[in-house]
Amino acid sequence: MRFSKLLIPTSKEIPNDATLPSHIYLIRGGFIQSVGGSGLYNFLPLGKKILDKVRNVVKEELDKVGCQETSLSFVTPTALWDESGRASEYGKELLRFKDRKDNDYLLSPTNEEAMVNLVRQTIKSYKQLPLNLYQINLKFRDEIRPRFGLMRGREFLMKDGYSFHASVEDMQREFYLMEETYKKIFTRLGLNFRVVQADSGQIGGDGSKEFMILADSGEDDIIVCDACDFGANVEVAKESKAGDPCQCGAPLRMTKGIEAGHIFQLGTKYSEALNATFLNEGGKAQAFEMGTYGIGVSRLLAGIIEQNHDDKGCIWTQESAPFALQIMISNIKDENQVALGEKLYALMLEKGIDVLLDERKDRFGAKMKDYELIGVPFAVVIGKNLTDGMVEFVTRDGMQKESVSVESIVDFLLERF
RNA sequence: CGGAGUGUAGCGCAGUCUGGUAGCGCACCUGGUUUGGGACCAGGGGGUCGAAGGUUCGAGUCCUUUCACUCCGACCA
Repeated sequence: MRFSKLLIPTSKEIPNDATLPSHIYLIRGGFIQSVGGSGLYNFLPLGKKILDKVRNVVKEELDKVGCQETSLSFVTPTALWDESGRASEYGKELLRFKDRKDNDYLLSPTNEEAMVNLVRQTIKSYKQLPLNLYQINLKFRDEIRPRFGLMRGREFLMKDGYSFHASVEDMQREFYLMEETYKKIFTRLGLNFRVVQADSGQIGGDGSKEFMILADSGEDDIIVCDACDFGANVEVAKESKAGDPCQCGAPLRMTKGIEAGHIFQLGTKYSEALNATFLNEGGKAQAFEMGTYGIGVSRLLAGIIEQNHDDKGCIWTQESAPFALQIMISNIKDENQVALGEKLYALMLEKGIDVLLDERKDRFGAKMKDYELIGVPFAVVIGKNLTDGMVEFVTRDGMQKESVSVESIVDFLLERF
């Protein structure tokens, strides 16, 4: 992609309502844009691209372990929620409206009812179980107080998954499989996170674990061990405090976490309420044992930046980066710089590397500031030193600069990408 | 929903107290110069001052009503 053709409105101005780095940099970097309504954002091309990359990581790992992607209707008949009783329980967070025939609908904030409805219409026998269905699409929650940009919007991209089983044991097996799968997803995205025991909240059910991205700006207090992967929600681990020894012996530490994933052992709460049954081996109707598993995909973007930024801008992790490499031509009036930049750009494209070529008319400083703000992991800077036969290879994390000769730059890049 | 604020150009803000031709910075357009850390000069475009009503010769400014948004608290991926 050529920078000059890309819609990426970067800005020096800090939005007046932004306090978190992720909020500031996602807007300043032209990834997202405020709609004007509270907690509503447009995704511009670069933001959408990152969203899709993160989405794909989630999808790939889920599909690997047998989950199947679906897409339930965003608009849900309120009648389904009357069956579960949540239409009256859920409160004002639930956005309700009527169609032209005066029927009641809602914008789904989560889809237990809708998915149970799908399964009860489809699954009749224990032979068709287990089944794990998910979707990655928009959710709407009319939050009391939206804030922090993508961290707590009203409209957001969420992966919600639901599994159906003939026995509690099988549901628990799936629950642990999902825990392991979520760990792989968070690890691939380059996140420092902890899995903590949690309350089950509105959804209900017994066992429940939260995936917390460690960041000072998090809204949840958690207690963690830096020596092992222990972590617990403070509300749950009331007896523990900072300095206490962990089960591994190292001292515990208090910190903040961003909840980006949550998995539940649901049991039969929804299947019973919606009368969703299958015939078991004995030929008797039995309610599905269920698990439910969520990941805040758009919140992950914010979480990645909360954990990976400096005072200049974003530092995207490898799997989340909008481009693998950026090539910068410092001065487009220098024919040699342009020639080398175009050559490297064409070569990288040919190799299938997702590369951004900054060939704008601007001066070096402006382009560098934009590079730092946008946060592509690596850059090749073609500039003044080209007269000495040298270019620079920049690593965004730490802004280390390495001089590389023009003769060896191609091999240097091919080795790395 | 309680408490505190803010609505003026795409963004960030001044002007409101004390009524008198709507301003600044960034961004944008034209021309020229410039090109290693967000350039400079000259010219230019862009506003029913959140909305409605009122007071007044005259309202961004005063009064009334209303809407939206932000921040602090209780909820959540």
